[in-house]
Amino acid sequence: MSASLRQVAERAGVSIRTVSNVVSGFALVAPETRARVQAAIDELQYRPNAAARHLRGGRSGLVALAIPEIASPYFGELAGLLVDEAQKRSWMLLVQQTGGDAGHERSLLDGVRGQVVDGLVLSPWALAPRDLRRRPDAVPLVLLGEQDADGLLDHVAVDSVAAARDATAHLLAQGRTRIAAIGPQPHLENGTAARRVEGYRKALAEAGLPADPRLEIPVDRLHRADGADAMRRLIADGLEVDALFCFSDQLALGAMQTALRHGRTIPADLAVAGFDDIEDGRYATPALTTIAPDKAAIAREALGCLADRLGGDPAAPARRIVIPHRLVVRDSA
Amino acid sequence: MSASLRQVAERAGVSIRTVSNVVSGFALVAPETRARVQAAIDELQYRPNAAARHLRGGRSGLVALAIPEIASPYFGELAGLLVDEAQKRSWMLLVQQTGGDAGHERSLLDGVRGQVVDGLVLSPWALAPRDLRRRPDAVPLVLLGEQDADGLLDHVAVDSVAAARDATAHLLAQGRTRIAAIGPQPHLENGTAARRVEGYRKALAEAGLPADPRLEIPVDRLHRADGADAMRRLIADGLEVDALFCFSDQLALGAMQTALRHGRTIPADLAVAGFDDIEDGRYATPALTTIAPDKAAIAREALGCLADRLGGDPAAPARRIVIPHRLVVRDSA
DNA sequence: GACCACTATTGCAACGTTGCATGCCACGTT
DNA sequence: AACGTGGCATGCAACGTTGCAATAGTGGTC
Repeated sequence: MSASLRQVAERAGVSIRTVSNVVSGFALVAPETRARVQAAIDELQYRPNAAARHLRGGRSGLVALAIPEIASPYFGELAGLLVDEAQKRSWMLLVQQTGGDAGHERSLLDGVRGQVVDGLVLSPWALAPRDLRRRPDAVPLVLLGEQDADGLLDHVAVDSVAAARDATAHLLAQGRTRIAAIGPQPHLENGTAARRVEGYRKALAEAGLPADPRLEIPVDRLHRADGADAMRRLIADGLEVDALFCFSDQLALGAMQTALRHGRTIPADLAVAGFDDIEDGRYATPALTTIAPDKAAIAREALGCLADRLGGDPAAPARRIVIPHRLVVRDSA
Repeated sequence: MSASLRQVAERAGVSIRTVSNVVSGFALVAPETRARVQAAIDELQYRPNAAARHLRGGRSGLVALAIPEIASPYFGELAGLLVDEAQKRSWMLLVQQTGGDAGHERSLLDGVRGQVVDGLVLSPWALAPRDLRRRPDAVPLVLLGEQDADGLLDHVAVDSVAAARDATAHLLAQGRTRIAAIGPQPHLENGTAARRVEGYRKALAEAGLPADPRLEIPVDRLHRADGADAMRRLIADGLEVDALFCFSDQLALGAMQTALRHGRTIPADLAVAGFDDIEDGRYATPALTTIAPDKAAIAREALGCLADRLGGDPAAPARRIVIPHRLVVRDSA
């Protein structure tokens, strides 16, 4: 095992407490003593024991990130930014996958928290805000994505209504009139998809176009396969559309593949806009027009929230942080 | 804070030790006592304190994964599998990003290890095996990717020579003769790229074709942008090729986009094969032919290695685990 | 009735750290 | 010479857990 304060102290001929003072940096230590202790530390390659510090101080320096799926590009990119941001704050990031399962999400709330990590960043999928509420004396929690929990829990998200409206308005501005929305998720409590539907309809209404419910194609998840599937249904149903607004880039990429295979030309026959601005979209053919949330800001703000709770008043009123987004126009629309 | 053993003990009217026995599951505890203690545990919502257990037992239940970049699809998919596999073993996964920086990789070896995690899974990028060797009494380490460290460190990887040979042979079998290899990295010590070059040349030699050094296009990293860049250079240099073997799917996707933009048809004009079998490749247009490493096996074996070290002899001879791969033929070649 | 075997429960100590309070010393002041 | 002051250094205790060894209680056997 690694050397402990005691061994360093013996070697340097001082007390444990003095070594601790040297390690901590401050406190009054005579320069000569400090040098001697430092020498012992170097020789023994002393490293503070994280477990002891955690036990003593109640802080582990760990933060958990719980997302449905790391392999999903959007969450992968976000996780990467969170890891970097955590490092800046001398935290380490523990990654958990919920698989979008409600039970799993709930058990994470009870389990991971309180005993290992100092805080939790959760991107809920299946859990409604009311399930998240009951947390007696647990560690700070920040939610990613819009939640109907204003005032109850900190959360960080783009304005999905506005973003969806922007994307749809862009398609309308290209002269498209039959715009399908791929991505509603009526089976989930999660409010994000509902908000994007709302923004989509809003843009149509503003353009004086009627909303055709048949053009709102629900999906099970937000993967490429779901997008491909939705596009197949659209084609099979004989619904003619000249544009797609997909609630995620992955859906868009899946839908594009199917459309291309069925002989559609993009964007001539079919304009496509996505949501998330994942890297794949930039290199797809054609390159995907999309809504780009400021992911770095999400990471920064989420950890900032945790830091504030940890450093300040844990019972301060919950914050709702809105992250900027922008429309990135590429080749697909 | 959460309840401790002491408080449960007081409530149940037994000693701390007895509560500990109940929590641990075994040891001799009278059914009646056990029930009483269990009731107290439930009432107080007792959760074992991870820090204390770690301090006492020396095991944190945490394993670190250090990879160049989570946002990269290959590593994202791998990380997801490792998280799941870790969960099966009741570990939690701490994710670190090295950014492919040697200093960062080195500091992870010294820092993360020994004090917080029980083991480390490292995918080295810039570090040569000799840098990894000096680790006095550190936690178990498993390397991902082939390393010239046989006998020194555990590592888990596909047989890159064979895999690259398979991919190239497939292109040859399609009648291609001018096959470029995109992905050599002469500036790195990392042996993976060198092995893939070796497999590529081997296949050419077996087909009786000469190796043209101008067709081996070096790249800085393995991103889409690097692939796109390599393809641009190939075109700018006026080198006519009828196939590409790219050392990663990302390189392949980047190269494909550039080729398509320059009017090439895939696979008619240009057959493309990648490496990694990331999901993007399956949904690219055309869908990407690639080498698919058994990523689940990588995750399983890597953690298995750690488990063996932790459970058995830490000084057992190092193992070299070869992961199966297969060629997945899709539309691009 | 003394001894043993066995079950059930307990006390002590230690893991490595840090907050708090105290001790010690030298120096300058009264 | 006695006293206060400030700079350094230290001892004790506690965070919550578990390994070890010991204790107390019960029933059976010779």
